[in-house]
Amino acid sequence: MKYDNCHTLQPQENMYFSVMCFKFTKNERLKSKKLFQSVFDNGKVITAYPLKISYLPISDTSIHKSQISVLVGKKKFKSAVRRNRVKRIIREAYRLNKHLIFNNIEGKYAFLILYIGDDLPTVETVEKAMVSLFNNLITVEKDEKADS
RNA sequence: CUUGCAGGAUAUCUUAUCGCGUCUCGCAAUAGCGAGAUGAGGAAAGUCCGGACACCAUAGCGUAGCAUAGCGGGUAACGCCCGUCCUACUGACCAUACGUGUCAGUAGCGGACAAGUGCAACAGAAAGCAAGUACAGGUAAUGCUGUAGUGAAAUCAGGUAAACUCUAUGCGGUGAAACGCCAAGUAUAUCAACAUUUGAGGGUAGCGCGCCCGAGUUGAAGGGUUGGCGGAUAGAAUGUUGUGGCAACAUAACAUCCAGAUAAAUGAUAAGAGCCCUUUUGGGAUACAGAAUCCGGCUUAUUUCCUGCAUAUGAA
Repeated sequence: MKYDNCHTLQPQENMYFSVMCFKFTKNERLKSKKLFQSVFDNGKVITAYPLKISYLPISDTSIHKSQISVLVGKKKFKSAVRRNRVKRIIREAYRLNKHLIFNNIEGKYAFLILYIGDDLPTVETVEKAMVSLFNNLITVEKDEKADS
């Protein structure tokens, strides 16, 4: 993993060395309808209320980064303002915590993050859920790689 | 004091850090990076009207359907806006003039019942198809005639069109997922039916006529794609001043450039200022709501303040 263009921060207390990149550009969004559908149909699912993530490794070489898409049901939040708000909170949580994954696992993934709660979330709850989600994901993936 | 309606203003701001879309410049070359600029609303909403624009054939004729409805004006256009008349209601005013007067406000789907059809509570014998009370007159006889009585209206008319209908005017359809182009890819393959100027089939998405295209079309069973660019943001644009007009609005000059995404940017955190409450420490609140081709309206949601009008309740 190279992050030549990102800021290199000083190591935190209990991390050996971490490269933090907080950027979240257009190329990190899941746009291909095909990929979206395949993740939706075949992805592995991990839940940490109020979030649910479904993911697949990307094999396509023309995609250079892990891609993510956030889904918030129109039935849960009728108002477009609230839907936007939830999406933005989730994206922000992903942006600030994605280094947890990419400093621990090799490879590219396509993620779908669904919001399954009923109420407008706070930033803290979403961030907590995101962190636990990522920790679960890392352990699952490491186990699988060890098996193979 | 509360609520409603109408009109006007308003819809917190600053800094720092981490980020996002677009544009420009520079450096790099296809995992880009850096700097600068810029980035949601008064309703962006509902999608209810009217246009621009695009395609459908050139957008025709008849019929159906829909919309509008005093008069005049504004506008690209409208079902919108302005003015005005009428009708109804409310308030104020009063001179040698208390008049169905003048002024102000509010409301009104405000054409036609001189063609046809329908409808009508209560009262009444009767509001049409069947009848008739009292008194008077008249006849061979009879509601045959008059008056009274009921009612807004009584034997022949009236009311009602937010009843059908008629009249006048307007409306072709679809809707940016329109439409134009580029790239990539597959099957120029198989079977069946109909047809090639004696015309299969298709278009004009209410129907008919007319018109036009036309050499392939339809079905079965399969194969491939579902990317990119344009449309697309300088306009019936915004602001200021002047001129014309009662006004809606028009026009001239000057100035300005003000989102352009596409699984869809406009966010997060912290501090401070402002607002509200509190003696202070401090605490609290921040509505409705998110551009999606673009404009003009209407309607609905909603924060705070101001002005006017109306309404009911409470207190004095």
